[in-house]
Amino acid sequence: MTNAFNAVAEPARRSILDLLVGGPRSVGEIVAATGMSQPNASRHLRILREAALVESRPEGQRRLYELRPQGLAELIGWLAPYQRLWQGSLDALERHLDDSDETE
Amino acid sequence: MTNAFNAVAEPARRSILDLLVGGPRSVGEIVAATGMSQPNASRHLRILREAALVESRPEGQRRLYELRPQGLAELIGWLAPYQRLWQGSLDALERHLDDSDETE
DNA sequence: CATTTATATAAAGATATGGTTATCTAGTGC
DNA sequence: GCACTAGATAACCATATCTTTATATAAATG
Repeated sequence: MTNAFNAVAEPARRSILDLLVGGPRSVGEIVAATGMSQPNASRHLRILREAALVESRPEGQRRLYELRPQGLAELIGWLAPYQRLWQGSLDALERHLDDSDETE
Repeated sequence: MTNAFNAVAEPARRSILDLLVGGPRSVGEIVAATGMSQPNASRHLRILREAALVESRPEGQRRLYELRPQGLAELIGWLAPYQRLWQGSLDALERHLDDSDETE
C-alpha cells in the first residue's frame, strides 16, 4: 500500500530524495547527510523502494541507492490539471498586468 | 502540521480535489459524489482548508468549497527538479531511438 | 574461520490518522 | 420562537506510522 503520494508525504523521505538528486549514495552517506539513525534510514529507503522511487544495487559491502524519477509519474500526472489551473491563473494575472500597462 | 504533501497523500482528499477541479461544490454535493459520510467529508475538508488547498464561503445555508491551486505551489516546486530529471531521461530515450533509426 | 563493517529486519512504544456515531451550531421558513 | 436543513465538531476506537533499541545477515579482511 506504499505509493508515491505517501512516500513523499514524509519530510525525512523527501530529504533522502533531495540528496539522491545529486547522484547515487550509500546508506552510510545518507545516514551521515540526513542525521537520521541507520535503521530509520533503512526503513525509509525500503518504503521509497516499494514506492519505486529509488532502486538499490550492491556495491561491494555497500548498497547504493539511486533515484528513479519515473516513479513520480503518477504524482506528476495527477498534478498536471492543477498545475495548468495554477499556471492559467498566473497567465491571467500576467495578461491583466499587461493590460494595465497598456491602458495606464 | 498540515501541509500539501500530507493533504494529497490521502486518496479521499484527492477525490475531493479532483471533484473541485470541476468548480465549487457544497459539502452535500461532495458527500453525494464521493460517497463518504458527512462528518468524514467535513474532516477532510478542514484538513484541505488548513493546507490552503481549498477555501470555503457561506452560500445561504450551504457552504461552498472551492479549489485553491496556488496551495499546491510548494509541492509543484519541490517536484520540479524530479520532473526535469524524468523529462531529461525521456528526451535521452527519444534521442537514443532517433539515433537507432538513423543507424538502422 | 573469526572479526569487522555495512545494511536490513524485528520488536516495542508513542503518536497520528481515519472512520463512525452522536451532538452542536447556524441559517431558513413558517 | 420552533422545526428543519446543512454543516461542523466531539468522543471514541481501530489501525497505521515513526522512532528507537536490539539483533540478524552479508560482504570484506586478516
